[in-house]
Amino acid sequence: MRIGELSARTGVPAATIKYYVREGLLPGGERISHNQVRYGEEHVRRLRLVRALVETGSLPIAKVREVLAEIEEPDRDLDGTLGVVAGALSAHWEPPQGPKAEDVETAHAIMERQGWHRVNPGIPQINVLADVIGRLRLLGMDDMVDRIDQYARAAETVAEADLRLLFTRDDRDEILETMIVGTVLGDALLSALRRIAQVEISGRTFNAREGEPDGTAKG
Amino acid sequence: MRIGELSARTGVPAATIKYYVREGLLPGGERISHNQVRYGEEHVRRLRLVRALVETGSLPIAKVREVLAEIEEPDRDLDGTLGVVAGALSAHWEPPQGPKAEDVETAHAIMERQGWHRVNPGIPQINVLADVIGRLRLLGMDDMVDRIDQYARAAETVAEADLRLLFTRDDRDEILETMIVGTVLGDALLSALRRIAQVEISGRTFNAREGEPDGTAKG
DNA sequence: TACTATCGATAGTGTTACTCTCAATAAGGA
DNA sequence: TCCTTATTGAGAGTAACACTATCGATAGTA
Repeated sequence: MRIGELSARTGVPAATIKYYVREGLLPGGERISHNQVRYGEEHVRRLRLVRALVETGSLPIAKVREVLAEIEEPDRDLDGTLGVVAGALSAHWEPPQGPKAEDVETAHAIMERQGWHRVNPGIPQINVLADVIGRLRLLGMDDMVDRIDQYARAAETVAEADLRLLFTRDDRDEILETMIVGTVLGDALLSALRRIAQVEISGRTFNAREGEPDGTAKG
Repeated sequence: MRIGELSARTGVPAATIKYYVREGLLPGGERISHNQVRYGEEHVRRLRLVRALVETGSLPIAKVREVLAEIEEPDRDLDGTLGVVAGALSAHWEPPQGPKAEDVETAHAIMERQGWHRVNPGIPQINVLADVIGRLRLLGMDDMVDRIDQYARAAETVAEADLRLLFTRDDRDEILETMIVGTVLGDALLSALRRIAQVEISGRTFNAREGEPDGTAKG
């Protein structure tokens, strides 16, 4: 198909498709002649993946490129790839200053209590964790810091589900795509579900009597 | 204190503080004379809150203003406020087109199976949920859609923890701040913890033998 | 032969979140 | 008192980002 059809099928403007090709998010099509290029189904699929990461996952273009590069990289094992993907996805913001040693220590203590002994204690996610801990403390919410273990347990059950899904795939590229999609769209999914569940539970608690549902948002 | 000290104590440049005041994220200080304004501890605290939302939560300035406006709004009950806060935080992204009816239906079915009967089925989070479902289907990952119930259960246990924390507060402003911080920083926390747990479990699974920990990210 | 579609490259646009500059004061030390 | 630094609000300027528009030269197609 030509660019017009690719655009029509994905809803992405042709100019944007050209931009993605230039930026290396989408492989160029097969060159037919001086000004003709042919695209295939794999371009449709890749384009949908890119749009999911950009629109729903809010990943900057540079991160998308970085993450997708892993798909083209054949000689890395899946465990290592998960590390790279997770790492790339953690820090779309650079910590202004590194977190305080005290907060990093708290983060390590949490991991210790969860029995998470296999992860390299230097991975960038630890800094995100320490950053959040530091900010909670600055805001005087030390009691929330004390409850992070509860969140960690929930995160572990989610991660187990993530990995189980991964094991249902056997093709390498499918595993990688599932990893990327599962991580990025999974975050969006979890935060939406958490907000809905908060409203539900809040409704149950504050309006404990029977009656029509509550939890009205914005009118 | 004057703006220089406020800047020094929070690490936020004075020009940025002025900008936040102009944008209504931070109340102006007490006017002392023509070109002197005095700030207090409440400004330090508010500034830290704003920075947590902007830097760690990646909220756009306009959303921060919207969410903070709820703190100044005295005549709304906590249940309603949670709805507003959750709603404001869901959609820092506008859906390009509305999600397909089929996907919204799937979202409702998930909520039905969770027993989430109290939430208004029209809240914006449903659209986020439906959007993710639609994209998963376009990517051929229907089996992931089938597993959303597992995520929903995890989200519910997290939301229960969120609400329990809220109940330890008695001052209204503290409750609201905890709600905002808990929701926004909680998202960052959960995604970091999920990534760490993924690496941990992946390490356990792929390198099942004993030895030094694995899950190296990027060297 | 018209007319539309396409090519890649480069320039331009709109948004966001700051950051700089200014002249008129005010504060604080020598 | 003098001198240096800090502060005020307002408006202009900036840097990054993600597109989007324009171009002349072709290619496909009624």
